[in-house]
Order: sequence, then C-alpha cells, then structure tokens
Amino acid sequence: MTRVAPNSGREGVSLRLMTPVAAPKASRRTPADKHDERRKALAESALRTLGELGYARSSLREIANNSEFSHGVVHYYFNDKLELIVYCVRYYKETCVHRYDGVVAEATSPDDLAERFGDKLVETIVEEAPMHRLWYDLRSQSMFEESLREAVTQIDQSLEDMIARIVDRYATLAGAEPAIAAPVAYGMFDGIFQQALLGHLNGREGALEDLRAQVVGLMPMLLAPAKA
Amino acid sequence: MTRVAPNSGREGVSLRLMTPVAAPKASRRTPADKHDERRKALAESALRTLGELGYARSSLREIANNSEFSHGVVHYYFNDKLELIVYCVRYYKETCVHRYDGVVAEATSPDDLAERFGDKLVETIVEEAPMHRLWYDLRSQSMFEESLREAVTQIDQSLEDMIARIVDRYATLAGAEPAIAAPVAYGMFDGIFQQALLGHLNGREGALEDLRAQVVGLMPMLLAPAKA
DNA sequence: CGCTAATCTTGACGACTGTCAAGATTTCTC
DNA sequence: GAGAAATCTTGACAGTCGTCAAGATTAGCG
Repeated sequence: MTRVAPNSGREGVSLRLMTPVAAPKASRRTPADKHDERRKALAESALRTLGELGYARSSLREIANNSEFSHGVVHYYFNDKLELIVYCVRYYKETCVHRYDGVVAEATSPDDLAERFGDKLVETIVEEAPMHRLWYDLRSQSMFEESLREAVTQIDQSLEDMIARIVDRYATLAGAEPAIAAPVAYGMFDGIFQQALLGHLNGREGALEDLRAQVVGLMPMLLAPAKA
Repeated sequence: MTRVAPNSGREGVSLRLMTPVAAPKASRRTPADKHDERRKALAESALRTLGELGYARSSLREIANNSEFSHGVVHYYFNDKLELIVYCVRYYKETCVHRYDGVVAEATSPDDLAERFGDKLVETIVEEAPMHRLWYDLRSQSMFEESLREAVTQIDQSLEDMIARIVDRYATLAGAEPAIAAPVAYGMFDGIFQQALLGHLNGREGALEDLRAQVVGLMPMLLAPAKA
C-alpha cells in the first residue's frame, strides 16, 4: 500500500482542472485547492530554513522542525526533497520577477528610473538576502545536478525578461534604443548584484551604496547614441 | 596520542622557514617540501572529484577513492574537510589569475585584445568547466558558511585585479581611460561568464559563441570618450 | 451518528558522513 | 642494518540523512 501524494504533478494543476468550475462563485474551497494551499504553507516554512542554511545543509527534519509540521508530512505533499526545494524556489521567484514592475510603471524620466531601480536593488538585498543567496546556491547546484536545470533555466529566463523590461523602458524614456541585448544586460546586472550581495553578507561597509551608484552609472551606457 | 598533521598552518609556510637554506643548491628536498608536494598531489586528485560532484556531495571517501590514497590520509595532511577544500580551490585559482597575462602582453591593438580575451574565456569554459562550477559552488556556499568567506574574498579580489589588468591594457592600447571602476568591470564579466557557463553545461548551442561576441561587443563600452 | 477518505505523527530502516585512533608499513638517519 | 620518525591503512565511532510504512487523528459526507 504505497502512499502516493495526490496532486503531485508538477505545479499541481491537474487536479484542479477536475473540479467543476461551472459557477464562478461556487466551490470556493475544493480539496485540491486546500492541498495546494498546504503546499504553499509548507513551502513558506521551508524557505525560512533554506534561506538560513542553504540547499545542502537543510535537512527535511530541520525544515519540519522550523515549521508547524512533522518531518513525515513532507513526503505526503512532495515526492522527494528535490521536488520540495524546486517548488520553494519557484514559489519565491514568482513574486520576485515583478519586483520592479512598479519602478517601470512609475518612473518619469531615465534618471528617475535608474535611481528607483538602484534603490529597489539595494532594498531587496537588505530585506531578502537569505532568499537571494538561496537562489545563487540553487543555480550553482544546477551545474552539478541535472534535475535542477530545467527549473533554474526557466527562472533565469524570467529574470532576464524582467531586466529587459527595465532596459526597454529606460531606453524609451530616453528616446533611444538599447545598445545591448537582454542576455548581456541580465548577466551584467546579475554579476554586480551578486558581488554586492557577497559584500553585504561579508559586512563590507558601503557595499550597498556602491551597488546603487554602479547601477545609476551603468544605465546610460546601455543606450545606443540616439537613433538609427 | 592525538595525531596532528605537521605543517598544518595555513599555506604550509611555517615549517619550510625552519629548514636551513644556507646553500642555494643544498637540501633539494627537505621533508617539509615533500609534505607540501603531497598536499598538492592530494589536492589535484581531490579537485577532480570536487569538480565532478561539487562541494556538498563530495565525501572524503569518494575523494580518496578517486585517488591513490586511502580515506584516512586526508586527516594526516588536512585538519578537516573544509581545510582540504579551501586549499584545493586556492591551489587551482593560483594558476587561474594569470590565465590572461599572455593576452595582455601580446595584444597589439584594442580589437586584438578584445578578441584574444573572448577566445580565452571560451577556451577555459570548454577545458575547465568543472573547475569553474566548483568555484561558483564554493562562492555560493560562502554566503552561508562563515569560515569560507576569507578565502573566497581573497580569490574574488585577485580575479577582480586580473580583469582590471585587462581593462587597463585595453584602455591604454586605445589611448583612452576606463569608464568604469574595476569592481563593476569584474562583476559584469563574471556575470556574463557565469551565464555562458550555465548555457554550456545545459548544452545550449551557441552559448560559447555568444559569450565571445558579447565580450567583443562590450569592451568598447568600457572606455571613456577620449581624454579629460 | 457512522463510515470513508484525507491528513498527519511516529518510529524505524539502511546508507552515508566526518572524524579519529590503533596498528602496519615505509622512509630516513646514524 | 637497527632504531626512530614519518607516513599510510584499516576499522570503527557516533551522527545524520532521505525515505518509507503502519497506525493515529481529523475532516467530509450520507
């Protein structure tokens, strides 16, 4: 009698499709929805531990101890440790890729956009450093662990798109064209962001102010002269 | 009778200083030197396993199995696993930071330098991808493990210096001044290099050619117009 | 209420880990 | 070549790990 977690397909969409969604207001809480909510609650708990200890040192028991669940329940909602962790990072990064949407929407000038962008980058390092280091940890692990690559590639792509939206908006506000392609822009910003995160975790004074200044100084260089 | 590895001070310099170095040609092989050689041999074996499995999944037994040593000998030459791994990465990165010295010395024009640089970057990804992913792994781990930060910071600094030498030489050849500071340049190149490495490991066609083109295209943007 | 299915807890398993110590083996020195 | 020091092997230790299964508990429904 092997126990198999129901709704364990990726993203847990399958079961939800089976519930009758005839009346838009009816069936507020189908059991499948509750199952999904539980997974999210478990993921949020797990993210605390993962952000503190990293991928390798986070045992399922430690994750469960720092939550309201017991260590066995993990295998009820996830097939194995990897599925839990991939779910967690995907869950977190969902909220991540829209972090700068406000910046893009509200900026009134190129300089304004650059400054708001720099501020947001600094802010997220201060407030969510554990999540960011977890992301870099997982991305590094994906270089060794084949089964992580699909999720990491997808997240990386969505982050690249996020940066592309900023650069495009910046160019539009400046009445110019971007001088570099999206992958380059993403790689660059990701690189200096990673350095700032490292400096911040090392307690290096000025790491965050440097990041802000670097971003503001870099943005104008991303534009082609004026027009073709 | 606790066993303590002799010459276990960092970098193993202390004992060597005790050997009489009066005659320049005498005492070719002091026992301390042999001890150091053994550490290096062990490190080279360990690097193969570390590059294959990464930091967390490389057990001391696995490292020893892929070498000519037994698993117990590790504690004769290193105090613990961390000291071994830090020694390994330091050992490897020593040869790493001079990879582009030839490029700097031989380049005859800015464009020539940019192309040689791009070629070398591609070459090292092809030939030493496991070493590079190990480095990114270790750097990510240092965000969680305090005891890794000193070594990682030092290596990162020497890599930044390496990039600075390239940018400076590029500017000199072009008769201009660098438009960006060394930390920014390093962060940028490290970022796009990391993306290329990820793409290469993912089997993405064109990842290496993209890197080469990105670098060649990026270099001119690192220069301030002409002169002050 | 009573029954069934979903959910959760508990405890155990085999495997693997870093570390260490005792003894075997080799190397060096006189 | 004998004695001593350095080097290496082997085996064991106390933990921790992911995983799983059996049973307890709860929730949903007629």
